[in-house]
Amino acid sequence: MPEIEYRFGEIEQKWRDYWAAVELYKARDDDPRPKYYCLDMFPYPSGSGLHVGHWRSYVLPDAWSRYMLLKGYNVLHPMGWDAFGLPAENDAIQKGIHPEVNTRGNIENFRRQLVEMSPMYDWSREIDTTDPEYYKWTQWIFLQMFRKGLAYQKLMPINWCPSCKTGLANEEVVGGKCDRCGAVVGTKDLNQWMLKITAYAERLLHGLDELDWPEKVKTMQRNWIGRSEGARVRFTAFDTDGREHPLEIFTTRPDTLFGATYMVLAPEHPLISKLTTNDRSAQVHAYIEKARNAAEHDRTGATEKTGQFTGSYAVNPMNGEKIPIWIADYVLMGYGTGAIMAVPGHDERDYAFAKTFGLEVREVIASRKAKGGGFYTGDGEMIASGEFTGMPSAEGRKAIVGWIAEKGIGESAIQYRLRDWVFSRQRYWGEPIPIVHCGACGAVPVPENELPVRLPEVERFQPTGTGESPLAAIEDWVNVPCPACGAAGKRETNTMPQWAGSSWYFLRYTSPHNNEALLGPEGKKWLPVDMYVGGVEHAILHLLYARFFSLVLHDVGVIDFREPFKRLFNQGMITRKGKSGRVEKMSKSKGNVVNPDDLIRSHGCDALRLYALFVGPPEMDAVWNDEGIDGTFRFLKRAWKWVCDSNGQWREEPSRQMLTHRHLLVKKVTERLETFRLNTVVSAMMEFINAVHALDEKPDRETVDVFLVLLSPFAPHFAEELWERTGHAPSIFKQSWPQWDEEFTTFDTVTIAVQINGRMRGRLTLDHGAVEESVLEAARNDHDLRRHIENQEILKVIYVPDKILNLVVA
RNA sequence: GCCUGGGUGGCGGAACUGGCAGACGCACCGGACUUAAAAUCCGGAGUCCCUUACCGGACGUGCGGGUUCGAUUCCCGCCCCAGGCACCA
Repeated sequence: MPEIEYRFGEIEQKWRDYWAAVELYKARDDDPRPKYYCLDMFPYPSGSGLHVGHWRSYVLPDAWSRYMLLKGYNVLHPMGWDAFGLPAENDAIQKGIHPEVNTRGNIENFRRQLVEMSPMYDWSREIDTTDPEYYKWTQWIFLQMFRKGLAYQKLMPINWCPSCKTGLANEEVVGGKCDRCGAVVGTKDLNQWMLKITAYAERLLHGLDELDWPEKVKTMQRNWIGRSEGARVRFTAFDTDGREHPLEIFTTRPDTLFGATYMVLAPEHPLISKLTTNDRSAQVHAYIEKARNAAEHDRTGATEKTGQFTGSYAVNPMNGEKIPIWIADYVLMGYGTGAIMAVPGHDERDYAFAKTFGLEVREVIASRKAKGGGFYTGDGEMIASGEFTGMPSAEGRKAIVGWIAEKGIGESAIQYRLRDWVFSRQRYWGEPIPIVHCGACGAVPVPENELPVRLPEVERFQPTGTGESPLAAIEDWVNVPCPACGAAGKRETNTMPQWAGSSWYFLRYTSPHNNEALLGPEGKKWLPVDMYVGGVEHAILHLLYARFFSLVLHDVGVIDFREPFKRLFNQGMITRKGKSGRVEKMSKSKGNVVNPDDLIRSHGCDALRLYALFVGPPEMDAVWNDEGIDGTFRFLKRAWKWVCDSNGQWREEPSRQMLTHRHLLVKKVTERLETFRLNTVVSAMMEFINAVHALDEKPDRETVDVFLVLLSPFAPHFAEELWERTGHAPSIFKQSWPQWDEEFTTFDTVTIAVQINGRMRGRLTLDHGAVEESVLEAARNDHDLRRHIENQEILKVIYVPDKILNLVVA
């Protein structure tokens, strides 16, 4: 009597051990098959462990990797830990444990939970961004940037989170609040390390064109980079002593230069002190002080316009007119030149400002709207514009740029919204920046052969709150001789942001144990990444930073490609209906997490894997249903019984119907996999089992083999176990993905829908391939259809073979 | 305001290129098996109307139009929801 009960617990443990023992998932550098690199966004190992939302994120790329393996690729599917950074440190402080110890424990727990999912990770390539052997190379990359002038220091007001007690990148400030903790972000003047990502703006923008990424993500990156074409134009400002100063502005609308009726400087603009007249001085200084204290986000988004007149004037180079110079916080020092020409007739913000302060509004582009007030931002015929009057504005833009270039008062210019990247953090748990400050030599790089600069062992790692890193207090670590001159120097005590380690980790998986190079010759064959799977929350920051690092590493000769991720897939989040009925994200803080450990015990890993895919379209958010896993579990039990009941009693030749079901299954599963419709792949499997169950005949051996191979990427233990029980040697993952024959994908009979005047009136079951005449004949003879056709004149017949017959009658 | 997505039964969702709307699954209802329950198996089900019942009919993919023999799918005009950006000159 063969064992026919589906004992998922034993089976899953058995095969997990077996696969590990035979190193099934080891990606070998010398494997002759074509390579395929499928990458998961590696997790930050938090203390709360995995929930079923993580399962969805990792099962999808795992099923895809197994599919590529069966298609004959040499698959690299690695995993590691993004373990530096603020959350890890805050978590450790809260628990009163050293971040290193805490992080190690979290990683252990995460790895244990991930193994229960049975992903085909090659654990021999596991990496950890906090491992000195890893961050040695993060520091090395920083030194390359320093040498190229891409890493530089700047005293600047930075976004300062009073709760995390550190500076933040613009990207980490969301709606004026800290992306991590939600505290309102202020500003602080600190000497910061910056990365000159703006130097790569154009390449980061153009590189997007060739990528097989979701349009949404590409659009978000394009908007973030924010390229604007226009011109820089130098007006002449007169200071309080009557001296001339060039006052440069950037505009995207040089065609409206004749409409400039005043100018506005950002409150931080360096020329303000020279331009402010005595009688205006008190108001201007008060205004600057107010603007200083407000963080940039308070200034953006406000619609009410504020400002002050400096008392000085500038000359518009187009027409020689004298126009007043104002200061206002709606002009940002960080964009363009920090000064604008204001054209209230053709710009919404300038119009609002002009209305508030009673400044002149002048129309220089013809429009219906502007008559009697208002502004018009569209194109049109230029009016009151000197020699350019009568030109269409698009043409006028070019003509005026040509004219100012000839006169030497301006030129065409391209402006980006992207800012340089604030790269230092005043915290302990990050990569030390490998620089020594020397009184004589300045900032001196630590020699490469002295890397890594290790984090010192410390008792106190809490932030100081003074703007200084906790590392500054570790005297014997800080005080070192200058690598250049040998004089007394001090180490840089700021650390790198969490993004540093994650900006290049995908490279290190390909040569994780190479001590000589970041990327060894053995690793190059794997790159670039063929498929990158992760959440859309990384659409801008992580993906932009990783692309930037790749371009830099390309330029210093480490890699020979520019774009690291050829294809990107963003999977949706798992949500849950809350008590109020509202759908909310599944998270520890919301207290709505579903723990996979319980479900593995009650239904098994395979049933959970299947449900994680079946729950909804992969790219969309999906609502978790606690009972949903019962469906995929029942399916597995039915499939189990179908195979075990027939095991050893195979039918010699499959029936035509069985054959059709088999070929249709291969076709459906393959096509839906290729387009990432994983939820419908599972449906197809279920439909197949329902159909063969209804057939009531023993299957042939090949049909069962094909079914098991198709199922194996999704329910690997289940498929492997039945593969063995039906007399094959493991592993099923050494098999090839099955093919289908289009000829066998249609059944002998088809159901044809019949419409009369576009309304569904009945169905006919006929032989596949019936011609129009015989279908019409059958319709005339059909009991239910006859009465709709009798005594009617058939005006038109539309017949789509094997699908539909539509009769137009009168 | 701008840029993306999305809106289909009680619920999650399916529908290739304009061709039977609601596959598959959850929950639900009925039946079989059982002392009983669980498990399993068989069957039912968009809404409404007519009918004792059978048969039948109307409506139906956010709303309003249009194209077409035929529209969840294409076109025009709106509404709502989610995400991103937002004084960027």
